[in-house]
Amino acid sequence: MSVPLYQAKAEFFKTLGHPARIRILELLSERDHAVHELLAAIAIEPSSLSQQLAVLRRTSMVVSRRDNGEVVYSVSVPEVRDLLAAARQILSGIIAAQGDLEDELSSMSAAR
Amino acid sequence: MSVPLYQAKAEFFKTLGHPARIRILELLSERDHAVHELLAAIAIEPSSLSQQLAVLRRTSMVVSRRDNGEVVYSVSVPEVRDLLAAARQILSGIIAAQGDLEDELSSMSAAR
DNA sequence: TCAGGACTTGAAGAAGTGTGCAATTCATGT
DNA sequence: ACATGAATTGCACACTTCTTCAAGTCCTGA
Repeated sequence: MSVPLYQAKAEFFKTLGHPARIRILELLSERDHAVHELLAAIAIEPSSLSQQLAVLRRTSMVVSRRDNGEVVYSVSVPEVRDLLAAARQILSGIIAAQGDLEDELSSMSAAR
Repeated sequence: MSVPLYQAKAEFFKTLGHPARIRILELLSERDHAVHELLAAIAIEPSSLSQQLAVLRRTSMVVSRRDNGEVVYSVSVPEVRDLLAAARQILSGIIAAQGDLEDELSSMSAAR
C-alpha cells in the first residue's frame, strides 16, 4: 500500500472528527436524506454543510444521487452504524468514569 | 450534558485522528508498554511521543503508572480494540471498493 | 546530595482546518 | 431561452494542531 495503514486509519478517524459530520452520518445511518433535509436538521450554513458533505464524499463514506431536483445522500458503508455504536459505548464508559472521579473528589473535599 | 453528545463524539474521534496516536493505541491494546518501548516501536521524537501520550491521557483513553524508573502506559478502555477493529473493517471495505473502481477505469481506458 | 536517565512541558513557527460570503453550476418548470 | 430553487465551489480570514528545540521535573542509584 502506498499510504501506511495506520496513516489511512488516522485520516479515516479525522473525517469523523467534526460535529456536523457526525450528525450527518447519524442521520444518514437512519435513512437517506436530501440535502435540504439535513440542512433543516442541522443548524449550519448551507455552504458549510456542502463542505462537510464533500469531505465525507471524498473519503467514500457517503454517496449522493440526484433525485427530482434534490440531491439525496446515503451512507455507502453500512458498518458505519457499528462504528458509531462502538464509539458511543466507549464514550459513555469514559464519561461514567469521569463522573465517578468527580464524585470522589467532591466527597474528599467534603470529608477534609 | 454541558457539551452536546455529537460534539463529544467528534472530539473523541479527533483524538484518534493522528497516525502516532493510532499506533500507540494499537500497541497498547496488545499489552502495556513503557514509554521507551513505544519510542522504539514508533519512529518519532521523544517529545512528540510525549505530546501524543498527553492527548490520549487528557481524553482518558490511556493511563500511566511509574514502575521501576520507567513510565508504563495502558489503555483504560478495553473496547478500544473493538473500535479499531470496526475501523479496520470499514476501511478495508472502502479500499477494496476503490480498488474495484480503479480496475474498472483502467479496463475502460484499455478498451477504448 | 549529586549525576544521569527517562519523560514531560513550554513555546514558536509551519501547516492544516473550518466558516461564511459571494459567485457559480445544474436541472426544472414556464 | 430564462428564471428559480437547490447545491456546490472559491476564497480569505480566524483558529487549531503539529513538530521541534530548549528547558524543566522526577526518580534512583552512587
